[in-house]
Amino acid sequence: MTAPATDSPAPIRDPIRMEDLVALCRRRGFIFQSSEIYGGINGFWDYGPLGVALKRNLKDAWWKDMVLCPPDGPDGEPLSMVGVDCTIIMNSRVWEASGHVGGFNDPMVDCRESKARYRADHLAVLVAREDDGSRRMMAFIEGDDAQREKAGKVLAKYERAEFSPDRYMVRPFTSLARTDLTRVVGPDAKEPGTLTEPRAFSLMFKTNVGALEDASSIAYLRPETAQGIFANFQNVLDSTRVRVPFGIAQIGKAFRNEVTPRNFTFRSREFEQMEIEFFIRPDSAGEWYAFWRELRHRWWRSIGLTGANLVLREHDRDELAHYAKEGAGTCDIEYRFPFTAPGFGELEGVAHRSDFDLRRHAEFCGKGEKMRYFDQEKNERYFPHVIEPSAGADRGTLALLCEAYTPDPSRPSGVVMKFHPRMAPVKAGIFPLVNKDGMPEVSERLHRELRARFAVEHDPKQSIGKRYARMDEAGTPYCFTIDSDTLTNQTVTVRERDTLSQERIALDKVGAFLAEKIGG
RNA sequence: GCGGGAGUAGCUCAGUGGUAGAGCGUCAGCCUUCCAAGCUGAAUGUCGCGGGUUCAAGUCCCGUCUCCCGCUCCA
Repeated sequence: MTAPATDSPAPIRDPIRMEDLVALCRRRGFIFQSSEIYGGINGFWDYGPLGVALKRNLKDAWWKDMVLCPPDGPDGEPLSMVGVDCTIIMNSRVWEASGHVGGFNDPMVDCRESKARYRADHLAVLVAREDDGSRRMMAFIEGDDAQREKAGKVLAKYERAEFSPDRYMVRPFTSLARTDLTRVVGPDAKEPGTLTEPRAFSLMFKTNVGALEDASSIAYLRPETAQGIFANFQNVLDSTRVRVPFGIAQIGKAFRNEVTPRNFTFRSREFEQMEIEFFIRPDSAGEWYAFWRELRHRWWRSIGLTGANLVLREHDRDELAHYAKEGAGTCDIEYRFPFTAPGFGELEGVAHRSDFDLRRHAEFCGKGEKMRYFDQEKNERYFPHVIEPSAGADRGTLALLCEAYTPDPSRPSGVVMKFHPRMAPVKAGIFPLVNKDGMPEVSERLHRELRARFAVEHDPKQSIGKRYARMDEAGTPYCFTIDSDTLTNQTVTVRERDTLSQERIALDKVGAFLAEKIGG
């Protein structure tokens, strides 16, 4: 990480208007709607020339800071990290092992009151035989006799009658009409009408491998990159010299058929993740969880999210995922997006996933206990636990855009994108003050020299003010301008984006100046 | 998924059932010695898409897609 993280809280400014940011992103080529000429497609976005540069800077910084050159771990040793790049389509068994197929392919019913979720085909209701369409119904989980009995008692009490089985009948929940839902009391609820209709939660994109479309050819686009890492755990152990504790990192696309894509790129159906599975001894989960939590929080600050818009939020126990119920904890690193303000939206989750995934794969692939890791030092076998920092590359890019967007009525452009120099898509603009008198020749030469090391743009046309304004909207931190003095004393002016200040530096020191300011 | 709003040039928008418009931006030329200056010119439109009504639809009606806002949802 090049820039030190600061802890000084910045004041919370008024949220920017999202439509203004979206308009700028389109106008300047950061982000376009996918398939726009055909009317678009909901939940898919393309990155334009500036956007791809910004996102690539984010991913490159992550890879460099987490994989190539991470800081020392809590034990004082250099972190052991390696990378992989796995396929998007994997053997379907992977998703059975991970729990993505099965639990979420069947129609599910949610309870608004208790927040519980039930498989619709596992629910039944108790209702009076002489139901006239207005009697209360009690839902219970089929096969759970205790709950069924309790439902009967509650119902009888409600109707101020003695419970007798022949006065009531059991109907499958799935046989109920939509209009009946308002009088159904959920298994864990007190009030009627809190259950939703059965809904299919098949949030994975389905496809077929091979030309034949039959049941055996069904495959899924991965909903997370993590499983590719788990599935290759043994391969990495066997082919490298890493030993616990170590991490495997991956950047790649993932796909979720979101119910409601919203808020620009925030909830896209195709998105890119930057994930680490860090494998540890089970008894060290606490310290590694704390380590990653702090490291990841610090990292986001180091690339420009320095203000009060970035927070670290520990999850409550009841919102934990199925794989993290017991463990050191789960937290989100969240950003106050304009569309979530005053609330926050998730940028990254850091979770203690326990040994859930490795165990499940060991079980499903049939190798079982043989897949346990052998710890030479301790002379014992175990399934390593996992701390997973899982960040959204698109959400991160969006946060950088939101953070950078700074309206400034005093400038010609009206807005300036104040990217951290390391993230800026274009590091410097190179201009001849006027496009004649030997200036363009000098600026072209400088451009040729710098472009080998930095993302720079040469722009000789139109008025100088117009060119500065364009660079403000692109978020370019520096502009170097060749004027008539350059021809006599070999100096150029440096125009600084955020302060609008100008100073003269030697023409042959421009590369060193940039290297010092932005690294590289 | 529900309710509300919007969609006309790259952007912001005007457009009364009767020839498709403006400003800005973009591009070219001239001019211009530091912040979208000026002058001249140019390019850019399936009026979101599909039906319908009409002699005639950007305009009225129906459907649909996309975006925005509020709920709902988010393994």
